[in-house]
Amino acid sequence: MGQQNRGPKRNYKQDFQRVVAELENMILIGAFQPRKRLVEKNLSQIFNVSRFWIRDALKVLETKGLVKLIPYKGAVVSNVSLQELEEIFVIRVALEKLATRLALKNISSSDIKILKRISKQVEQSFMKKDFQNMLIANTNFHDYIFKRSQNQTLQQMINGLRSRCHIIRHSAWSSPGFLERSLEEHQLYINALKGRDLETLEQLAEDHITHAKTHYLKKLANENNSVPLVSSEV
Amino acid sequence: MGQQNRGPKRNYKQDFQRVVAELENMILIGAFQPRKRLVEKNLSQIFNVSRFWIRDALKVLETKGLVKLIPYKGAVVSNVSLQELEEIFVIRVALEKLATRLALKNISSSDIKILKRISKQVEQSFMKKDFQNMLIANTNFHDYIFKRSQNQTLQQMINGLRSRCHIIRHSAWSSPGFLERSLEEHQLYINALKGRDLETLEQLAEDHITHAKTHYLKKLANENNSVPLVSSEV
DNA sequence: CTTGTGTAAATTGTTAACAATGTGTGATAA
DNA sequence: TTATCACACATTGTTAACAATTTACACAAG
Repeated sequence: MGQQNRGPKRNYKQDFQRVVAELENMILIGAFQPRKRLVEKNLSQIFNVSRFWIRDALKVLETKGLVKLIPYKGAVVSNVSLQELEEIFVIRVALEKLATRLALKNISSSDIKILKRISKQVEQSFMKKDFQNMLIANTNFHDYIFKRSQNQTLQQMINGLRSRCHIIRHSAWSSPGFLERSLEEHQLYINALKGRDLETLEQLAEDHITHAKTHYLKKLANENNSVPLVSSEV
Repeated sequence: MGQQNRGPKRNYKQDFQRVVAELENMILIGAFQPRKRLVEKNLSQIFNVSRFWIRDALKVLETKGLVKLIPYKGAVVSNVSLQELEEIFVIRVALEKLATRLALKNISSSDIKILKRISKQVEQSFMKKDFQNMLIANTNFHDYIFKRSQNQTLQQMINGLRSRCHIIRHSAWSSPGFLERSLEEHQLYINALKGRDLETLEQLAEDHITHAKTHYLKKLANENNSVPLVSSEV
């Protein structure tokens, strides 16, 4: 149907999504501090695309809740309030429990093998002190379980909420004992999956999140003593 | 600080949000059929704003999952697939159960009075056959409970998922016996809240959604016999 | 030294023109 | 008649110029 390859037909959409993803990633890894202004001109130079695309990307990230757009002032990385953080954690517990429960129905012994392999990667990265890769592998571990829920919408929502808690990740991961605990957790997950022990799995999902929260709050309390941490007004 | 009222300072943001909300509402009430193209020029005339704003509004609705943007073809109202619908319903059950559970902690006797009043409005609208207002009042009833969860993020997510199921609402509401059942449901809710009966409340939340789903699927099956209902390709 | 004020620069918001692509229509030929 | 192709038109995507607003800074007054 006249749909033949008769031109370049640039893949705008794909390029654009790449920009959004990269920008999102930069925010997630903390390249931009919360409350720091994101100047469109700078971003367009960094990503080598027009301001037009940057503006659109920022709009997307705004509806995702990662940045806040203030008229004539620009975009700032959203500084999730304590209140909001608490709210998100409660929801994450519910959704990750759900995902785990659904996954349990679909998980096979070959899946468990894969999880063991990923878990081993986490361990090796830890021993090599390669924390960058450890974080990636750790994320993969949990993602793999959620993927087995066979509910793509659920996965996306979990990822969305996780993104919104970006400020936590660094705090938690730099907290003493946190990494060691992750390793243990994976073993418990694998054992519970083997034994098809739903109750333990749900408890693990809850503990996993609660633990991250606790570490973050502890960290925050410390910082709070030195820096007043102004709430994000305007 | 130099922030005094020294000019018109148009409220762009507010105007824009209004456009998004109105467009979203038009999709929700079914003014645009799924798979129908939304032509930017037409929309800009309808809303009396520039194409620029329409494009932005469509982008927002895309990330909300209400429309699908296809390069050089434009926006179409997203036709949620059966698969996606099932996925959303599973999540809604979990989230609405959670909201109900949280609400139970905060609900006072004065809240129950308000709920009774809303319930009466639903009943009166039903008797007057004013189904437009009945839908509004019914939505208010459930929203009021969710609001008492004191978790704004949760509320927003529930609303977002509800929006994505827009095609259901008409089906379910025009289904015979559905309205009557809603009335009974409200009484059961009120009684369970009074008695602080968590188990019943969670069951009600689950039934509420499952019931809507069942009605929709039945309706869909009927239509499916006459119209093939092409899955939304591209 | 501090404080306020006005102006210039920087930044964001909007528009209109233009480029790229999709869609439909009618002529032409088998 | 039907299929095919070229062409015009409709629609979407992008850009660059311009308008609105904020921010920075110099400068004067107290």
